[in-house]
Amino acid sequence: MKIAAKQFALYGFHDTKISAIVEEANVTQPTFYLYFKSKDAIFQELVDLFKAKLHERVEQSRLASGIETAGLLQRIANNIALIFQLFQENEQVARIGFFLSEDAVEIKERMAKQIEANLAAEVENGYFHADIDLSIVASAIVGVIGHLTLTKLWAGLKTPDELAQEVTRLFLYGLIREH
Amino acid sequence: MKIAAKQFALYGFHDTKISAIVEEANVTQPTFYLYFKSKDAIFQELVDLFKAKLHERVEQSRLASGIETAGLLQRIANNIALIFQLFQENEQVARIGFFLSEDAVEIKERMAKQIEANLAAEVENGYFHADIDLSIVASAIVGVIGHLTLTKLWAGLKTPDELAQEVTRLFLYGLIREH
Amino acid sequence: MKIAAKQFALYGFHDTKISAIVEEANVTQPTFYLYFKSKDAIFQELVDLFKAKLHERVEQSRLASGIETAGLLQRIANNIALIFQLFQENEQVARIGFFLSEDAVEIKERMAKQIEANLAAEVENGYFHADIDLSIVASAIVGVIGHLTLTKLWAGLKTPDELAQEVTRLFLYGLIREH
Amino acid sequence: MKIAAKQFALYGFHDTKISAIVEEANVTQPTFYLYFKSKDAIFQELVDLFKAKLHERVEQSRLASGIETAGLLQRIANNIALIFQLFQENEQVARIGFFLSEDAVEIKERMAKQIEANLAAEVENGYFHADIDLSIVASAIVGVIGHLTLTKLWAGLKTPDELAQEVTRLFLYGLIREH
DNA sequence: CATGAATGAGCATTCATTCAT
DNA sequence: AATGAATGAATGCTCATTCAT
Repeated sequence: MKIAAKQFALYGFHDTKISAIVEEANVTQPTFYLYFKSKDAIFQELVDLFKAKLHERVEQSRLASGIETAGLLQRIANNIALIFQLFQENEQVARIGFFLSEDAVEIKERMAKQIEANLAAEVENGYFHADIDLSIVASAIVGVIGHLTLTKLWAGLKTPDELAQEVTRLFLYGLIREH
Repeated sequence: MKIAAKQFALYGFHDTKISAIVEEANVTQPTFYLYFKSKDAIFQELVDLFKAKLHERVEQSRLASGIETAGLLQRIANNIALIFQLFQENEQVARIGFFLSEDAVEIKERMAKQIEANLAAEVENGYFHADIDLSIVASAIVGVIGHLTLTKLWAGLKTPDELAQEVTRLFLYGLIREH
Repeated sequence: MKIAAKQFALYGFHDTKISAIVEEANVTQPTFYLYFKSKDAIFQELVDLFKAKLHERVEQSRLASGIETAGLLQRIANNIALIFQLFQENEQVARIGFFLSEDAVEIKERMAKQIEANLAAEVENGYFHADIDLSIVASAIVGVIGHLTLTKLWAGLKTPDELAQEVTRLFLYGLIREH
Repeated sequence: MKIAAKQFALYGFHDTKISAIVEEANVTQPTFYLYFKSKDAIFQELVDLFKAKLHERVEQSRLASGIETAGLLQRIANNIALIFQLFQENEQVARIGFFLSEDAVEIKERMAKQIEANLAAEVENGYFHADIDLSIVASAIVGVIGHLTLTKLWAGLKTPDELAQEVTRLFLYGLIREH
């Protein structure tokens, strides 16, 4: 699965060949089919693996919100950092689940829903504006995390913490100078 | 090309067959090769088409910034709306260029660069914080536009103007209540 | 036809494309079919052209034998030179008829027959051995002329006269030193 | 490979179809590609096979010259017979390598070179004329062997020994009656 | 548990040739 | 006399998948 993940992440689904996977794994093609029902099946298995990891991680970050460990910004930044860390530690499988797979949309939607619930809690707490469409905000956050992962995190330009800090500041206070 | 765009957008590159394109176009396969060098070539042609349209549109929205037509928010929102409109009017080709193609990363990077230049101008004008990483903000905006296009615009849940309004508000003022 | 001959000689039958011929001729494909029934037809026309030229030339050289212009060797050498000259002056069409076409075998056989008749006359005259298989000698001469044309004449290494001289000497007197 | 050789020899490269080869071999097309990289590859393999066989055989006949087993004519005739035998025993592959392939010219040139070396030895020994262009003689011999193979040997009109005998006599003593 | 050997099904591409104008 | 536009008919090749061992 590690080898398959690597190849899928590198070449995409169609351009990854079973023959190449088994070659790198030093087994034969029938052996592959001993462990996986089909090419689609192993791909799906990788997608599900990431899906589960992501869900758990986002949930974990969601719950952490309750605990008032630090200031609002730091608290949220910590939660977002957790997510960037997941992407960093699972680059290949994340690429597959979050960008390559056909389930990506659904996975992102689920992630958005979790984030939206979190935002709702903050609104409840009175920290956030009440007149903002949280569904859009959540979707925006997902989009931002995804794209920054691709362009900054995996490019080695930023660390998860840096990204989390910047994103949080941006989403909390916006670009406008205090006036 | 319209038919090809439709099929590529619907099924992706590999699962789009020349035979299906020509069938829908009511011509034979050799006729296809009369007008396009290869399957890759027509795909690339579509990608380049979108790439050009996007570049022009973002440039256009960038230059519009100079003219002080309305308040800051409205001015920026108008510019962003232009981009969402492009995505709405060219859904198929946008899907190909922005999400399916291998050039997508590069296309997004170029878009980010244009946006970053715009942001830099606002910083210059004194409207925006000076201590923020504009490269990250630009990348974030690209990510947000892309993902909202996918989940809200193309899903028919929001109009370009609504999305532009919300995104602009979010990026300018953030989530935090006035404090 | 000149252009076609050039291309056939250069690339062979299959690798010569009608599209390439008409392109070089600055006409369109239908125009080609206005003058030639098919690809095979124009090829055959070229083959027949060479076939006729060759037959006439060999015949001419055959008849020249009767006239006692010079010594035996010189007389024969002159005749053979005539043939090499034909090959030199009609390289492309010769390549097609003598080496590329499916009629080549037949063309060579006819040439051999003509030569054999000539040899028979010399035997009659008492110049040549009577106990030699003329059919083999004739076939050998055809083989030699063909191969020397390819390797020496068309390579620019020898002139028709030089080749004719050498071939004649070889066939008349052989390799053995006078003893 | 035997089946492929047969078909290539019969129909030529272009008119031989992989589908026909595999059909006669009672396997499917993918099976073909299990053993051969491409149509070109198997053809080249056959060419190389013949090339090697021919080179070895001619070399063998070349070295046999050293041993003074019989009279000059018989010795040389034996060597040439070896070559005709090779052509007889490997008709298909010989047709491919010696007449059909694009390497044919090169193969014949190499053969000529070997023969030329042999002739040079005979000149050294004082058996042959010293004032003859051996390169032309060698090329002539190659041409003769090739063409007689085609017209007499493969036509079933002559045996290798007969051909060798006649060719040798012709090349050694020529056509002229003792004078 | 593993594999050598094979295949079904498909797909992009090419090229000689023709029809309507 | 000429052509723009098209096509029928192939053909080489690939790849996920399986059977017998």
